[in-house]
Amino acid sequence: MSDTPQYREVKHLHLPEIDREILAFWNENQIFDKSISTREGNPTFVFFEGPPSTNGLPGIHHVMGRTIKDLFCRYQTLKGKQVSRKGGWDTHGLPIELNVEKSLGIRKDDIGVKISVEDYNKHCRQDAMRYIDIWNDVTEKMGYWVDMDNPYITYENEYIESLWWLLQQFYSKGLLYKGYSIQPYSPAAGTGLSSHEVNQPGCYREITDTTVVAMFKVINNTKSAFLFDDEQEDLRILAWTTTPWTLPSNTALTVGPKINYVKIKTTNPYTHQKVSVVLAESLVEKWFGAKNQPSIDEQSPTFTGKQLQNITYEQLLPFGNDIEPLDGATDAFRVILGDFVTTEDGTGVVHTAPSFGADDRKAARTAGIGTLTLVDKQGKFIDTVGEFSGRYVKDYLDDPSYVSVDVDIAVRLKLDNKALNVQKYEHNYPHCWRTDKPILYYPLDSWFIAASKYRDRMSELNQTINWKPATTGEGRFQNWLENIQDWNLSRSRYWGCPLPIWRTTDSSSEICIGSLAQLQTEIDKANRILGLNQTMPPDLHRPYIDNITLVSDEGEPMQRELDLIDVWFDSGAVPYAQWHYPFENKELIDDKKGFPADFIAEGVDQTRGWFYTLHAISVMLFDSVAYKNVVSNGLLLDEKGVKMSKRLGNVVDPFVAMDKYGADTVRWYIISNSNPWDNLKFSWKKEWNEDKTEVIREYSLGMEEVRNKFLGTLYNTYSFFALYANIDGFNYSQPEVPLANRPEIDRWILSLLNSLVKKVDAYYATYDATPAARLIQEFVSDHLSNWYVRLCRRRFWKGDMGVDKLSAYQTLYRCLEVVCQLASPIAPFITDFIFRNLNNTSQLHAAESVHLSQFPVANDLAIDAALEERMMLAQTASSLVLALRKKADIKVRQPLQKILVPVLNEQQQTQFEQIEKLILAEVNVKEIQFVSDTSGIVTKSIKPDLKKLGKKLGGKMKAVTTALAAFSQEDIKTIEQGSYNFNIDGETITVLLDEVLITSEDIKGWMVNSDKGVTVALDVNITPELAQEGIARELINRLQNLRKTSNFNVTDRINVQLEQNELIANVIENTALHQYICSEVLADSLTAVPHLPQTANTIDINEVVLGVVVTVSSAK
RNA sequence: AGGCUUGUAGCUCAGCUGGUUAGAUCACUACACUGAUAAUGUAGGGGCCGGCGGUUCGAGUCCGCCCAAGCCUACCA
Repeated sequence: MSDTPQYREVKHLHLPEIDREILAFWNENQIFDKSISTREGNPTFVFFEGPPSTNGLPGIHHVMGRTIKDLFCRYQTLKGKQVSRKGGWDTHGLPIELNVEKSLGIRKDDIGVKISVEDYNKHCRQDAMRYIDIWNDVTEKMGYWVDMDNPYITYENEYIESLWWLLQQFYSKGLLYKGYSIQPYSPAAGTGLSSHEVNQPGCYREITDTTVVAMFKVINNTKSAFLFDDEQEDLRILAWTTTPWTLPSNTALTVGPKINYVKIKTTNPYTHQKVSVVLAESLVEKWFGAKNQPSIDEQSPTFTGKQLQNITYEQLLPFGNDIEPLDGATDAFRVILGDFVTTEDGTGVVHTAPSFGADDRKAARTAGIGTLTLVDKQGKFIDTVGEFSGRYVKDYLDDPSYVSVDVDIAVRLKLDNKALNVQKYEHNYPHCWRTDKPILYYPLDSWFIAASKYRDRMSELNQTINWKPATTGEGRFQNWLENIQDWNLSRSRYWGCPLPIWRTTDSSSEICIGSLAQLQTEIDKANRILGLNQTMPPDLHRPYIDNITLVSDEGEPMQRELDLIDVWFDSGAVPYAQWHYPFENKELIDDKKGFPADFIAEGVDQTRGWFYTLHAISVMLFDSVAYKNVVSNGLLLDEKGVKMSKRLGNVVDPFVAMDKYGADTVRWYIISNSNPWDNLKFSWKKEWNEDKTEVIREYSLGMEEVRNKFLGTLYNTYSFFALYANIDGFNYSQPEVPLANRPEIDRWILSLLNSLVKKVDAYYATYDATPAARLIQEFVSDHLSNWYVRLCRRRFWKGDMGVDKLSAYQTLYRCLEVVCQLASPIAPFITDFIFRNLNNTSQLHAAESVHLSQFPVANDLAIDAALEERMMLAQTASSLVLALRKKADIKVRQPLQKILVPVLNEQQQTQFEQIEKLILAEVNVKEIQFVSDTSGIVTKSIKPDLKKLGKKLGGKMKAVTTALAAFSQEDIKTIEQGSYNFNIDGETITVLLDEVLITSEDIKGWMVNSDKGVTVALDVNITPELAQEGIARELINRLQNLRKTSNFNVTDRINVQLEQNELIANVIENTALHQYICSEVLADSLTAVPHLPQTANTIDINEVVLGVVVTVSSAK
């Protein structure tokens, strides 16, 4: 034993324990802080944390998202970048409000009645941070490095102040305006609903409505003349609706410009009057000609929707109301065009009521059509709708005597010869989740950001963003941008960022506040002019902010617009508000030091959420992208591919998973299993007790595989190294053995290692972590552990520290060290554990943690493709021989004399000769013999090289392939001269040697096996000498096992006494074998004795049982 | 309804610009190997590569249509 520090050895690997130890080390030594401070002055890598909401518990999917964020930040740190990561919490939003309402047992309309806004918001503020401790805990345990000590919190005044500043920017650019939009509205509750609320489970329900095909009478003028056969013709356009109550408010009919329409002459089934009607050609059959349907008396040639444009018609249900202007337009009762029109159902003509449909309103706007809003906010007709005045359009009051207004309108239309068809229709319709009543779509005033004005610029800048996967950016996000609508910011709620706009009651004056200082000035001004005594509210939320009255230039009081803003604005403003920009940290944004982000990551469901709001704000206000690279990850599903939900009990608790397998295992499993953007079926089984009330066991086969195959193997490789390096006192203080002086196998694994560094670096750099993880895993498990270490074992424990042994240590050391660096972004714990154990002894790195080291640089000179190919050959050949041994039922421990390898040329032979020793050692054979075809015992086979021949021959391929398959050995000899002429259908085709593939398949009279172009034959004769040697090796194996089970030290020398037996007598009396055995098992003596005590161990060699006593030798 | 993604062995995934008999892991069975191993080797079973059509000498791969699952968006009248 030497005096050098020892590599640490841990008997049984327990990953969660390593986690704890490394976490403690990180904390004590502030490794995270150092990973930033040691990069001071280097180029920065900017990362934004998408804030999670802490009012729910963290799930395993959060671990996934954060692993992705963490690993690329760690990688960039290794590459020398300075990566600061500010944490943050999302604290506003509907889920928090709903949670509070649920726990208090109240409803929205109770706010301000049963509970004050003040108290309500207090509850929200608490709820927002409800699980903050658990979140901090999961963040630490999973090894996610993000600054949790100074997070941004969206409810703080400073954050809100930044939001106000941004809003003021929009306002002063004329991009923030108040306007109407059609929104889901609940007349029963008297409130608008967010799409979130409408999409709650159970809101869409099957209901039966009265539908009407209404007939709109066409006015005969120059536009429409082509439709009329004569002046008297009664010509009508058909339009279908499921909401007849919107018919009095009709102001237009929308047709598809490319849809074909026809005119049908028929008879109205209700009035029996002759009438001509216009509808889409493909929908004629739906309404006409069949039994119980109106007849088709005559059908016109088709005309397109475009031709119908601007034809005017008589108002269907005129009650003398003035057309309300829409963007100033008051035109009405005209056919307009709309791309949204389909021929799926209805008549291919959409009855358009711009006040009650978003599409309607959009189409009407572009066509310059006005609107009619004949229903009020209580859901009843206003007083000027004739017989329908004052009637509720749906039963909003639970009135037992309620009569459907839809039915009455249908009846009226039938009587007036204005309906062609009236029937019941079942369809899905959204309902208010609070009142269970059908919602209606209604124009409500809201504050908007004019995002549509920046549609082109947003698309343009999006093309400079690197999306992972690319299709999300090019497809989903790009499409979204191209159809972007103005952003509705208004929310009529209580807990959120208040809109900083004050208005006079007549809306003649307004002010948008952009800072606390400005608010203070305005408060002072109002106090002075209005004689008030207001002070700055300590909290910018409602209700305090609502109580502030400001004053207009004209001296009129102004009140705040009561709206809150969309929480998505909170998160879209992260780049600026997290730094309290522009009130602090101005240079971060203005000098582009902390903006835009180099990298962000979030779930793909955020495409229209965070990804969009970040983009929109930065493009509109800063004419910049907000992020240069973005990874959008898919969902985590349970084992069966079902979305995880608490209700189904199929959620995986991240704490349980990490406690059981360690954070590295969870992280590695998630990254290596599938690309982040593909949905991941999370391997996790739960076994329940009989009553199904308690989980008795939960486990993950997938994670066990990761642990056993990768992390465990990596650790074992290290532990193998440590065992012998400690014995030999290897501490890397000796000079580096030059590459040229290292044996073939060392140069091989180093070649692979350097190739690996290059590939992994490239994958990380392009945000492709999954292939990087798979390559690292393959290297460790298949190449390093299973081939390099297995073949080199002896080099570590045999002999003195010569060049060969030193080379082995240095090579394995480097492999372990570099692998740890490469894998550390994904598996930060075990890699730091191993790296530090290595480095503590060798002191090769100044860095005290793998995470503070520099990413390894590949040495191109060490990469040798020919060598890598040769080693593949050795592995293949060894496999083939092992398979042959198995077939002949000869154990590997039994030495055999020789293998035969047919070679086609000298080059191939040279290649084999370089790896000869490795193969022989691996398969326990004494010699290798090469046979060339001149010996006449090698059988060859021939195949076409399809890539080359396919292009040349085309249709003649099949014939040539068949001919080649029938080739004799003689034919192959012929083509080996250079070429061969085929006669196919009387045509001569010349195939060159270059265009076929020749392999040696068989050797006459031998057991042969071949694969991947390699063929080997095995001599299976066991001579008495070989048999004896076989027994010697069996004996060695048993003695080694005894050493192990007796817990001897690896270096202990022993004395061996064997029970006398014929089987072994010859072996131990053979001087060479005797010495061989002793040197292998470190025996000072090996003797056969007639009798052994009862307590002796027994061993079994070739079914012979004999006693053995092994004792530690006192002679040292 | 539209956009996007996915569909290969019982499971989880590879399969590069079309090329010969479609691979790996896990799980199962048997036998080996082990002086690091929760490792590994050999052998075995297991596949209408979601379906149909097309292009081609040749399709898991390219094209079209369809089916299924998922996500996002949508008042489809």
